[in-house]
Amino acid sequence: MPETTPASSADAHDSNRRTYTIGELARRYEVTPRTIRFYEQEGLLEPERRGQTRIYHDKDRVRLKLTLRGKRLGFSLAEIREVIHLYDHAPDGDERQLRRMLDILDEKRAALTQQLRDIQALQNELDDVEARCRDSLAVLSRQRASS
Amino acid sequence: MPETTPASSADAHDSNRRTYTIGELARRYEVTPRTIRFYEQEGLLEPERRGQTRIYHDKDRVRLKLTLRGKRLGFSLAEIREVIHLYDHAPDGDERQLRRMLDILDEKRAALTQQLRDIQALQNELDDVEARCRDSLAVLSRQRASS
DNA sequence: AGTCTACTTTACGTAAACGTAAGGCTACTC
DNA sequence: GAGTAGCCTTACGTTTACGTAAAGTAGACT
Repeated sequence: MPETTPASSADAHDSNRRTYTIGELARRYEVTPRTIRFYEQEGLLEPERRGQTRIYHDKDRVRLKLTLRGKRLGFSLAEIREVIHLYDHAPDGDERQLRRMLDILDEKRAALTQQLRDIQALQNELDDVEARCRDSLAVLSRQRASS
Repeated sequence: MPETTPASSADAHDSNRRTYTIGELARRYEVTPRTIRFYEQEGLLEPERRGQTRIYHDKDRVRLKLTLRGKRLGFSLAEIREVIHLYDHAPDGDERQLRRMLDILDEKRAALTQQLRDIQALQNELDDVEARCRDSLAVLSRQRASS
């Protein structure tokens, strides 16, 4: 179950050698075309052009997916762009750049680790509320039984 | 290490029966006073008033901590407020309300679960980039050795 | 030829989450 | 008693991430 969208197991199949219109991608990932164009404007996507219309390849689709994932985690588009560019132009040449990138990676990883802790903490609090709810419900049910 | 801030293990000690000024809280959690006042305006905090100045108790501090945690996870202040109010006025009376709250809890939990999946996916991608970086570095180092 | 339908650009509008400046009160402290 | 520090309110400004409307184009159907 790699996907959030209804597309289910289609991912493996239509990877590679397919193209998409903006509308197809929009429906698939439940965003508007406007959003997709905006991401392009922000340097997150670079679709091909056939005349005036945009043609999206799987590379673009994956980028979009990555972008939406980042958004769900509360990253800004600027941060997501940074990661995407990390991913795409891993600098094969310069050693200083490579080491700097490893630093950035560490930083991002730290952020994710913090998020994991945050999620755990919130889950505990939800557990707490739920327990109190169920207690209250149990009390109500007992009251009904003894009436 | 329950805390993000430098306060380290102070939490257990100064819980209960202490009060804070807005500046103290701001420094402690690395936000501005303006932010704290804004959260109050949005119904996330309800500090005591001594004359004109705000007095924060541990209850408020915990709420602030919860709020910032939610923010790090990309929740909106409106969503966070919802959770906080869940936490505070767990409706002890109405059964319908209780069941509705359990539904909301399920929903929030689902969101957190999705976040966990997102984080895993991103971590994998970071691993990927890192591996390629290290490969490149290794190549460079071999080139140097053979020169 | 006309009419959908889906794409395009341009551009102004908007909600959320604060930043920032202006002006004022209160309580030390030199 | 003049300053300085820390709090306050009011209010306008700003950034991010789009929404939404207007007007135009390009292909497919009838």
